Amino acid sequence: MTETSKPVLRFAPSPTGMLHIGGARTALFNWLYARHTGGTFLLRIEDTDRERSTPEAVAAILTGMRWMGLTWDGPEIYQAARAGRHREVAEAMLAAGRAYRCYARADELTSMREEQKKAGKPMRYDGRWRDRDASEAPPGAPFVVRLKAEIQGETIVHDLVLGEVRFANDQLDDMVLLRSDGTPTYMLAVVVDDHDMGVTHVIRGADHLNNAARQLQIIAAMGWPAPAYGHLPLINGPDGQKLSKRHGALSVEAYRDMGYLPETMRNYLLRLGWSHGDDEIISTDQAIQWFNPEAIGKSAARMDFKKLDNLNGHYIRATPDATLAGEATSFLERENPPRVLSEKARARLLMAMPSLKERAKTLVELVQGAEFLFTDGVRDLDAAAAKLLTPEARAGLAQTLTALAATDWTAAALEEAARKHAEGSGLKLGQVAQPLRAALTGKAASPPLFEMLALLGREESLIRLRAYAA
RNA sequence: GCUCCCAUCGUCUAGCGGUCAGGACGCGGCCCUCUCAAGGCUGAAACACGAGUUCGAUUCUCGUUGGGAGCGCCA
Repeated sequence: MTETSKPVLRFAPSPTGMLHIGGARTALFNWLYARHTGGTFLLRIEDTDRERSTPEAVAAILTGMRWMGLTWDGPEIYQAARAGRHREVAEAMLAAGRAYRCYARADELTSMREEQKKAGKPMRYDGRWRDRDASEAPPGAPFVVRLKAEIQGETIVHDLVLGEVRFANDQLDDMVLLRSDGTPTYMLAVVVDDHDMGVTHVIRGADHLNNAARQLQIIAAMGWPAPAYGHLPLINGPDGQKLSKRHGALSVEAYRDMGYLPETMRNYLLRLGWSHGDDEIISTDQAIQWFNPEAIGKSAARMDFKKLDNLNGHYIRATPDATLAGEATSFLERENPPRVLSEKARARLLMAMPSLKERAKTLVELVQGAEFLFTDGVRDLDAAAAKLLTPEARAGLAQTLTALAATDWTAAALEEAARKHAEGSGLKLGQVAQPLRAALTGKAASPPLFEMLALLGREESLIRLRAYAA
């Protein structure tokens, strides 16, 4: 395989908002395909809509891509900067008779569509300027340039995921290529840019399937080679409805802030619509090795947060302690206001990490579960802990304390002492341990008690325990 | 309205004419256990419907129903 015959993929978001979850999946699939084949993955910012495109959105998309670990090759390409080239192509089509000037006013077309709708007819441009001579045009009137599309026959999209999709050409109208202000439309711009960038495979959302046929017409008019298309089924919200703001968690940033790991997102999004037998846990390396567009499913999938949580729990457990501690601290520092851990707190966090990470499904939970390690002193009790520390329990706690105070402050020695004490008092270990846990952590659930006592140290532990012993 | 796409447990999916329809999440039970987890075992849970084709349809064809997308001088 020569360098030039390798696939060229691209992700082409329009910068009108955050990188959302659907876009992230599209980007992921393109990226995987490029990495799988040793091809190129390009990023093109489709900012031809000057009204709605913002630099903030561009920045958000780049940040999101980087967080997801989806690295693109070469500098990102800004579509608006290529308007001159787009116009050039439109002019060439005009000259070749594959496009024509349309002088219909916007309001004229709006009422045309209204009438078509009322009459139950398909809403399409009726070609009113298609065959008129330029001399009929009102002098100096604004015009758009439209494609003189093929009317007979059909346009076939050979789709990597959907198979052969046929569109009768008489169902497609003459789309606008150049607006009356001379700027290119999306339809023209994509085709020209994909061609100029050497894009060989266009993998995008299924909402573009209809556009594929129209773009193929432009490509045919220019006599260019067509890229292969692959249209990904859309992602729906948990209720099966279209994913919208109502469901929250639209942007990848939102997922980051909810404490999900990038590797979780890659695995989850990949499995949403793609499969490799019964495999569920798929590392990014494996994904690159296995990815094939033929295995992409055809039907829309729903977001399932329970499964996301479960996967995230897996990746949290699989992350090395030091790395995870680093993630957790920077997560805290991203909070508003930022929380910065003391040296001591960091050391405790790292030491407790093996126990902590087994209990957390998200970074949020991880940090919450580690709360009692971050600061010194007597704990405030949450509801469940308060319920545990009844007057009887507090009295028992005082007795346990005396038993513990005499031992070495190691997890093993503490546990042995506690067991002995429980046995001597005719209690189960749990009855002794729960009040201890409540006083030590302020919660009814925590990592293993004796480990935590040892980790906190004799002095700090006794301060916390004595506060609730009666 | 017109064009196009889709349809297996609640959810994500495996299946590519003959399977006890498999796995995962979630849910129930049991085990382990100082709590919560993690882990192990285990249970309930699906081929939307109707016609064909075929010796035989979850699988192929058509239709119905139900979802979804598109029909802009937005992308």
